Amino acid sequence: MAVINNSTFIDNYLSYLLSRAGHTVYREFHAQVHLAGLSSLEWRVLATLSDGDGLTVGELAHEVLAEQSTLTKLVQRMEHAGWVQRGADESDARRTLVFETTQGRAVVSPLLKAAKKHEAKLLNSFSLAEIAALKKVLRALIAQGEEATS
Amino acid sequence: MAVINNSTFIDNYLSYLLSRAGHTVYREFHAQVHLAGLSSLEWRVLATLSDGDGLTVGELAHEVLAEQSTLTKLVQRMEHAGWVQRGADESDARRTLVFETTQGRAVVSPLLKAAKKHEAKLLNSFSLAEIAALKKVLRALIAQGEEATS
DNA sequence: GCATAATATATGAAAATTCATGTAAATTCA
DNA sequence: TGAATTTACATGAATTTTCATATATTATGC
Repeated sequence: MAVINNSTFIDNYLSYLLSRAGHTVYREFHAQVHLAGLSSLEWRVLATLSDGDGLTVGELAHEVLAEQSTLTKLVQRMEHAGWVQRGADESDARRTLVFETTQGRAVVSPLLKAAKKHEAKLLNSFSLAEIAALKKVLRALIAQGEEATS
Repeated sequence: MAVINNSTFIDNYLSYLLSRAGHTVYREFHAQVHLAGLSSLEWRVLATLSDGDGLTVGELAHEVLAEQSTLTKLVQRMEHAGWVQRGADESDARRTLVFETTQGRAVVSPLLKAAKKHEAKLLNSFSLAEIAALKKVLRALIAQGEEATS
């Protein structure tokens, strides 16, 4: 079984460590997402919209770390499934706004609860200070990266 | 422009923060990978093999955070491209071992240097202690997750 | 106000990924 | 040992994603 080995490049490379940590942590939760009938990206979309919908397709793509054309098509499929609804933006006819339907909320709601539970379990071997420090650094890295790419 | 907003669920959810940080950090580097003619997954494969090759398809899939069948096909394409070579495992005929070719090393070598440089730049606003603490927590999360999934 | 540029999404074709399953080899254990 | 199980990889069909580009709308500069 190949495991983390910090004497080598890749396992010490921040970009990889972050992705791997995200992936590993998510993998434990994925089974629940899958059981709910959602793909990983669909889960992210619905979780994001639960925090406030009416995002444009482009904003949503950015939030869920996907390409615009991927989202255009995913949103269309999700609209057929009844989880989201698309609407026009009165002030800019180029935009398509995405809203979560009642049905979408119903699907994602138990997952949001489960996600909170999963995170709590995951972090219970860390101190509050460690968790706060971790999240702070992650946010700083994200902010720095967003700035660099804009 | 939608930005991190820590009053909501998703932007405070560790799994998402990790993935987003990984994604954001990588995005800055992606242009260089693309210029070298590699996809993101190909870059990960070659970077991983540079740290020691002769991994099985399954081990490699695990290391690069991809599915086995994705790797089977990717390795075949990369073999055609001349970047890797597949070989048999004498002690277990089910396995396919993957090796990096000289050509593969030549392609990835400048990227490895660039990645180190990118990481240094990325981290230069953080203290050594912060960086060490971050990597330590990431490794702990990964180890914990690997254990849970095994 | 009009031409030009920029922005936002959609779309078609090509490529990559996934899912389910097939095949073959190794392991288990009765 | 040998039947049953598990493991490792490969494969075909279906799905999803990506790339390049089209279309429509808005913003900008003259």
